[in-house]
This record gives sequence, structure tokens and C-alpha cells, in this order.
Amino acid sequence: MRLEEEIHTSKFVSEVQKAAINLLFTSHWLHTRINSYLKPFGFTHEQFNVMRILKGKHPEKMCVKNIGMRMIEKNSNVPRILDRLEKKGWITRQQSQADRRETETSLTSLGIEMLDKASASVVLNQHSMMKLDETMALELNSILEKIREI
Amino acid sequence: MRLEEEIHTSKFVSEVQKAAINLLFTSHWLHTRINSYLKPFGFTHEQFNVMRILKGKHPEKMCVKNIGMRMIEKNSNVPRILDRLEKKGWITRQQSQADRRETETSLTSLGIEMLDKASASVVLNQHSMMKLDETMALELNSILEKIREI
DNA sequence: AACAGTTATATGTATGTACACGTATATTGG
DNA sequence: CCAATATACGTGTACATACATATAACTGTT
Repeated sequence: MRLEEEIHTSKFVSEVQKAAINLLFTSHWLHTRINSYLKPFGFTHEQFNVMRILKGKHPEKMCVKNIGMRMIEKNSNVPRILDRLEKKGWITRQQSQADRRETETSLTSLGIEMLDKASASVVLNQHSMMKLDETMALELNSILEKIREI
Repeated sequence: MRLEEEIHTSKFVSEVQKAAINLLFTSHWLHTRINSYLKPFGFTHEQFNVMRILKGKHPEKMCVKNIGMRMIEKNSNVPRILDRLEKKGWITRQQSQADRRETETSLTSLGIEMLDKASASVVLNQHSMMKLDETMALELNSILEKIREI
């Protein structure tokens, strides 16, 4: 559906203004879709994101700061996301001995199992998550990088 | 900065996967910038959005449903955003007489004043909000509409 | 060793998001 | 007209975001 219909609006002062709103809208639309795919596995998108970051280093442990650096949403409150993952038994945390300010986090075997299941489903359904081919994706990536050049 | 540097990652399985992450990342980046522009005026982006929607119909009143239909973030909890706006004295609410299930909302003169100030600043600083020209905006809009065609 | 400055993390509070459910009101089909 | 259904809104709960502040631990300098 066209953006104008989605948000019941017809007046944009410019293509740039429309693009800004379209960007926010489409991102939210995608976020909602991703969440709905993850929900049956008990993940939110943010929790899934953190788990994948941990998997990337596994079996190495990661500190909170290094997880945060890799997050999409830079202001995410990592300790609180970790609280929920720990409560589910998907990660473990302990104070680092090398630097006792740091909290070392790593996946449990249950966590890995859950993540693998969810990941498999995401990979399987990736094509139905959003309609985009490699050529357009390249174009989109180029525009998005430009936008942030300020 | 390139996405890879922003989230300290190098491995994307495809341009499409990278585009999805880039879309979420850039949208969050923009949202943060918008919020920082609005903060001095006491608005969050969502509150500003609702106020502009109300301004679009002013002096006509709007019900909660019609506000919600025009929101960028479709799952926003409109009553609660209205709670905060009412608390600040920027809107008034009353039960509709025509349909008593509906709550009619309209801007106060203070609300209009605050909105005008914030809007003026946003318009003035729009060019520094994101780096995008009309041609690229058109291209971006076209790609974003395609993405949601599923 | 003692101090200052920095860093890593946690936590409090306000805001917003996601979704389910309850209540009041309106509409519709018989 | 009335019962069944639909609609509009509010609210409860869990999760996430935004940002300020607190606390502990580290580093470098003297």
C-alpha cells in the first residue's frame, strides 16, 4: 500500500520529507514483521539481536560494552535485555576476573538451541519478510549510507 | 560512517540482509536526531507527530481512532500519548455527543503556540537532519514502497 | 601508595510499544 | 424492540528506549 494510504495523508512538502516519513514507517513495518516471526520462539527482535551477537563470538564471552557496540539500536539498555535472557536461562553472567568492572556474558546450551531454532525459521522465511532483490538492496544500501553522511 | 563500522560487524550473508539491518539502523539514527531537535521544545517525536495530526484538522476535533490511523508507528498507544499532552495543557479531550464511545480531542491555544515554535525549528533545520536530495529521495521512496509490496 | 581522572556497568524514572482484555456504546438482523 | 455483534476507548502488563546518576574498579601520575 502506498504511504499516503498507510497514514491517510496526502500532503508532503517535498520528496525528502516524504522519504523521511517513509523510512520511519517502513522500518517500523519491518520491525513488526520480524517480531511476529520471532514471537513463537519466545524472542523479541532485540533479544534475538543480542543472542546473535553472542553467538558470533561463542564460546568466547562478551562484556556488556562490546555487545552494545554491535547493537542496531544504539541506546538499547543492554543490562536489562540481558536480565530477561538470563531469567529464561539462555545466557549466564559473571564478573570478569581480568577486569572486575566488566560482566562476562555467554550463551547456555539451551540458549544456543533456542537461537538455532529461531534462526532457522528466520532464514527459511527471509524472502517473505520483505520484497527486495540484490540489485535494489545495493541501491538502498548506497542511499542509506549517504543519508547518514551528515 | 559505514554500517559495518557502526555496528562493528563485517559479515552480511547478502545485500538484502544488510539492507534490512541498514534500514532499521538508519531509521533509529534519524529518530534519535529528530528527538534531539524536538527536546528543547518539550516534545518527543511521537507527541510532535500527534500534535501535527491534530493541527491538520484544526479547529475540527479528532477522535482517537482517526489520530491512530495517521500515525507512523501503527501500534502506538494513542490514549497514553494524549494523557501526556493533556497534562501539559496542549490538548483538551471530551466525550463526543454524536457517538459517546468516541473521545474528541483538539489543540489548545498553548498547544498551537508550542507546536508552531517546534515546527519552525524543524523546518529551519530540516536540511541538517539528513543528507538527501530530491532525486535520491524519489529513488528511496520507490524502493521503500516496493519493499512493503508483500 | 595516594590521588585524579576515566571506564564499565547498574539502576531510577519517564516515555513509548505490543498486545490482551474489559467496559460502554452503537449497529444490525430478526 | 431486542439480542447478538461490532466498535471505540481505556487500562494492565511486559518489554524496550532515553537519559541521568550512582558505584565500583581501573589507569596513570606523582
